[in-house]
Amino acid sequence: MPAPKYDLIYETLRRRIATGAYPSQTLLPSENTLVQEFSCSRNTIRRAIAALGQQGYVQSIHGKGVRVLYNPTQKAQFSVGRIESFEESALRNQRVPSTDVVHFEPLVADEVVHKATGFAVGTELIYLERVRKLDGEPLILDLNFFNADIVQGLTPEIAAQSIYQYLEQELGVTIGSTRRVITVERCTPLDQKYIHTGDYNCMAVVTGSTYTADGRLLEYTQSHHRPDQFVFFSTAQRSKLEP
Amino acid sequence: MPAPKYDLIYETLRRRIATGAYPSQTLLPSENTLVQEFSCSRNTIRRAIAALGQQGYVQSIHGKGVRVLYNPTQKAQFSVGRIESFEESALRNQRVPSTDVVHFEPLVADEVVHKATGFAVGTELIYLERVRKLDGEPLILDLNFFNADIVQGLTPEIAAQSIYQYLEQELGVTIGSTRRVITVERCTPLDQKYIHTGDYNCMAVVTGSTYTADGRLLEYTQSHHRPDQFVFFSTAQRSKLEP
DNA sequence: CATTATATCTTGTTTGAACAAGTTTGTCCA
DNA sequence: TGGACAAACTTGTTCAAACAAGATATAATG
Repeated sequence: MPAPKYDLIYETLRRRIATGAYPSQTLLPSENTLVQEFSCSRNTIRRAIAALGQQGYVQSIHGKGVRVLYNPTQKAQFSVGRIESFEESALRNQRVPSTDVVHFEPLVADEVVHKATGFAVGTELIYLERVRKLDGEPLILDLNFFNADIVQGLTPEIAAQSIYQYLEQELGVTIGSTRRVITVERCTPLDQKYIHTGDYNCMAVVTGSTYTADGRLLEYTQSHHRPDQFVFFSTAQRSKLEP
Repeated sequence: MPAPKYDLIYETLRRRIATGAYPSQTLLPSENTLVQEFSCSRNTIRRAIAALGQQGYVQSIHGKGVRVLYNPTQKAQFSVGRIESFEESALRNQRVPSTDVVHFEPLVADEVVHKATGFAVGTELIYLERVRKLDGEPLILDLNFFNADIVQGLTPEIAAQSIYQYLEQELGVTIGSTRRVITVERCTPLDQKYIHTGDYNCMAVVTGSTYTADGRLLEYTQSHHRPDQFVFFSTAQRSKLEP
């Protein structure tokens, strides 16, 4: 199962932008030029460029060209529109990640859990509380509800490592999409117990539902981030129609 | 300039999902079925479905179908991956918006402004401070830097209405993409002066750079949201490649 | 010289086709 | 009955082509 051609082209162009080979504010080579370089159809090039646009790297200008918008100085901590595990983003920022599993409990979804998480009543779940640390400093408190049918054989030891890696490499589960909601909420006693909140009295809360590639609800998670370490990136395109 | 066909199909399908005609967790009609209904090519259908996927409405499952993920109960306040003005989102939530312009000042970008906003040194700007209210209650403090070359004839009166409407309908400027960064920051004296922060000591800050469709930097904005009223939605797809 | 037309770039939309690959279903055989 | 296999679905990828529409440089025209 080789990677699709448009993904390779996307990566190649992205790297050229990130390294400055295509400087900011300049125009990319025209689509037809890229068609010749990569020996592919124009559709494939356009798909790669569209992906770059969604990540905020470029912006297409009708009749003119594709302008590079990326500014190499601003390095992302949590990247846009892409699902990235705590470990992956930590490594990308060259910091040492570690995780403490402070709670591990199998439970069955009742009506209350159903309303909060979306899991059907009766679904077997594993409830986790994990403290995420960078360079030994506790920054994130994760409250996870995992679908026990999918995450079989999960132990506290695995939860202290990367559950995503366990899912993808050991169980062969492929992850599809995540819907995330970002809010700011008052510190809970649990936050104060595990995170050094300092003089902040609130936390950045990312609530997410993750689905497998075959469309089953895999995970419902609340991530409580210490405010001074939280950054979230997003790009958007203007559409003409009203929603 | 009629709307593209894929946009119409997107809107039609989106409405069916939002109204429950296509219930959550069910599968959409197959692509070939939709091709017949809308009398178009499969590529056009796929483009509409891809857009629905990016907005979190559906998820495609290889070999099986396209599953509806949307849950009508959770009504979005700030929608995903789409640029929406304060007025637009207020109307969508059936609340009465108003704006106080508390500061209006032309200035020229110096080195400090350049580093903060990305505007080239020497660019003529208009700096605004605006308090956004819903039903009379101040919720958001906006700090705007507008490119004066593009936003010509801007007055405090227009700034109290919708600047985007003025741009698009009066000046004929089309808006392209926005890059947003979400952080949580301590309340500033300005926040406390204009927003009733209550017992929160921080604000949700959305920092954004907006570009015109022809690629010029139009606006740099910091929006300070009162935490209890702030919600941000985002969807993401998992990719196999490392960034 | 200035202005207008024209040709030629660019990206945007849409079509049709072919093949790959995952899922389900039914059929046939042991 | 059970399992293997094949057929008939589904979505995923890629190609080639044509035309629309915005931007720009060139040539023709006043």
